[in-house]
Amino acid sequence: MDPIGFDEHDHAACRHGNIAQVEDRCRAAGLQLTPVRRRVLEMLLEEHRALGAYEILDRLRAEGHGSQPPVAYRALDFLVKHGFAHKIEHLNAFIACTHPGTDHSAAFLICRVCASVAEALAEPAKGNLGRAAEEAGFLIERTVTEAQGICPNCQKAGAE
Amino acid sequence: MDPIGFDEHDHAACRHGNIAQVEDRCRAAGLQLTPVRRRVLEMLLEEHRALGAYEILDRLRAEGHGSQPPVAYRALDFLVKHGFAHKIEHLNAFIACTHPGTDHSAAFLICRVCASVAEALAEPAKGNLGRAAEEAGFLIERTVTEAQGICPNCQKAGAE
DNA sequence: TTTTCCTCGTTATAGTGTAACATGGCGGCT
DNA sequence: AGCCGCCATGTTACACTATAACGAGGAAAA
Repeated sequence: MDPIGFDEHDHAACRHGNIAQVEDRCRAAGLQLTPVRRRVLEMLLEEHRALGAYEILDRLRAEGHGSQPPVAYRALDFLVKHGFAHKIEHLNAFIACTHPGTDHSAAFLICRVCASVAEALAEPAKGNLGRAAEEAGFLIERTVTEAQGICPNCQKAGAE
Repeated sequence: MDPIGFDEHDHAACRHGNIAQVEDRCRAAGLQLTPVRRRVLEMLLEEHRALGAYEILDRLRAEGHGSQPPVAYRALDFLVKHGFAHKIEHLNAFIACTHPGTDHSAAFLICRVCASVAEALAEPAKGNLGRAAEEAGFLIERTVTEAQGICPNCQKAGAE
């Protein structure tokens, strides 16, 4: 619905707006957006691309934070758990949520050439899947959709 | 649409039918369903549950096949590449396709308690996601949907 | 027969993720 | 003030997942 990520846009505003929204949500929910967590979120927001946990970790280390995997994973877990970031399972990588204010099921468009990722709002459990789940008596709690393909920029860039 | 996996059913027939379909497809396409590949497919068919590559590997080893990871991964790659199996990204595990005869986009219902998995046919790229992709100029090649929740059996078994 | 392609097997290593334990800050309680 | 419980950070060590690179053998094409 609003696939940011393949278009030029005011990225500084995009980042700051996102951080502000997350701050609000944290205040409202009594969550601590600590320095490490905040930095990780900022890193994710710096590019509309999924970052691996160890890529995050390298940057944390360079900034004088902890240098061991759990440091990165814990911050990422926090962000994912509260809906401020998403894990792209297909890439084993993480990306900032583009609408952290809302409760939503996520769907992603993943470019297999440049690895950029766009998030679209998806209605959860509609269509065949929802019907199949209902028939089977399966209780859906969370749905993730990942579409792989080629983004407009890479289509222009090269054939194939 | 046809969520096998949570119901009792004639599992022996289910397996043999599947194997037969895969054999046909291989013959038609000039693919080699070698002993290793065939055994791996059979292992996946033995349970309606996703198996990890190393779980597969252990069984191959026990049967006298190669005991190193590439042996399992290559067989799994073959099966996935030709649509005879799917990878469940959320579990880093693999499952036999329940309708190997057809070209399809897959959607899965994954029980977070017992890890059983049911496959449903999903219309690819419909709804919001397809619209978002079209608007953005993104070319979708493959879509995977993974829904997590609780299967009917585990709902009955325990509350929570 | 020789070449080519594919499959299987190996060794070694890279990449991803967690368990378990110690420290230190901060708020509430006595 | 001093104690306590909670939570976040940090550590070491390890488990799990996946791939690169090389070699042997077999079957089909040249």
